[in-house]
Amino acid sequence: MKPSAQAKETPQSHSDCNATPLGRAIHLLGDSWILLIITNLLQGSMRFNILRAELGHISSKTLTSRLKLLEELGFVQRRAFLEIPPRVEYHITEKGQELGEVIAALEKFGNKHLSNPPIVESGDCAFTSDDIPL
Amino acid sequence: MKPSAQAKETPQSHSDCNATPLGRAIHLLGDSWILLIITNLLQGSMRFNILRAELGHISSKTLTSRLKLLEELGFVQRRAFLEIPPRVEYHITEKGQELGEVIAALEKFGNKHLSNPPIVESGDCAFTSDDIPL
DNA sequence: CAGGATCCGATCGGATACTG
DNA sequence: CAGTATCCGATCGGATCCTG
Repeated sequence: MKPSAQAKETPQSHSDCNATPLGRAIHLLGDSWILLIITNLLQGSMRFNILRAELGHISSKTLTSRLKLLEELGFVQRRAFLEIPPRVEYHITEKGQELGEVIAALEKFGNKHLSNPPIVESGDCAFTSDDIPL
Repeated sequence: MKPSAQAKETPQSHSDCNATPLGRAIHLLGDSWILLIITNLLQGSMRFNILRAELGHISSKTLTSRLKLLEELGFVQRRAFLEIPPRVEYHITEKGQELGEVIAALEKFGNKHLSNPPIVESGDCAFTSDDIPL
């Protein structure tokens, strides 16, 4: 049959909505913004615009969506103060802090193998010779 | 046509000034395919099409570009056997194996916080928050 | 100030066809 | 079998405008 029907909720999940926890983790962390946001929040709660500034140039749209996702997942908590002007602080939760371990692993790895020039354009260890394994 | 001035297909989205190793790591790992490929290769070398099958439905184009990047970074080694039909095996390098630690952290995290039934809701693969905020 | 709604361009990524 | 080139649609994300 031809699934021409528009899948309303069948998104861009190229790598099938992995049924495994690792798969989901990979999918979640497979987003630079998520990691960046967590990294920043790990250093302390901050307001929307501050966080936005920290992240460089991220549109409010993007930041909002990521924050919303993280909030739904319970990794970040949103605290809105009903006052004027509005104040909203985002802070990491216990669960979220555990992402710190992943970040740490990432950092460790980065320091070890990605400290030098990220310039990797052509021919590195590329040998297309007849090299026989074992 | 003159495809000599072809743009690099380095998975780069936003131009976050990746001056830091962590930034670069985040950027690198901020790609689901990269993580997925490494995860698979960590379990043993495999041939192009096998790997492709393992990954589900990834186009040769995409797989090739990721593999190329990983090779340039020295995380994966490509071994081509000059024979017919062609045989190419990809296997992880020492450096690449260290990504295993990141994967492990990810897996640990996933098992701890993302192992429950997924509920389809927001856009992509859905995640469940076993701990719903407020 | 926080963030929702739109418009729209840049990019990604899959399908297909072709080569060695 | 491995990989490349091209076409093109789906998605992302930034810019902008607007509201509470």
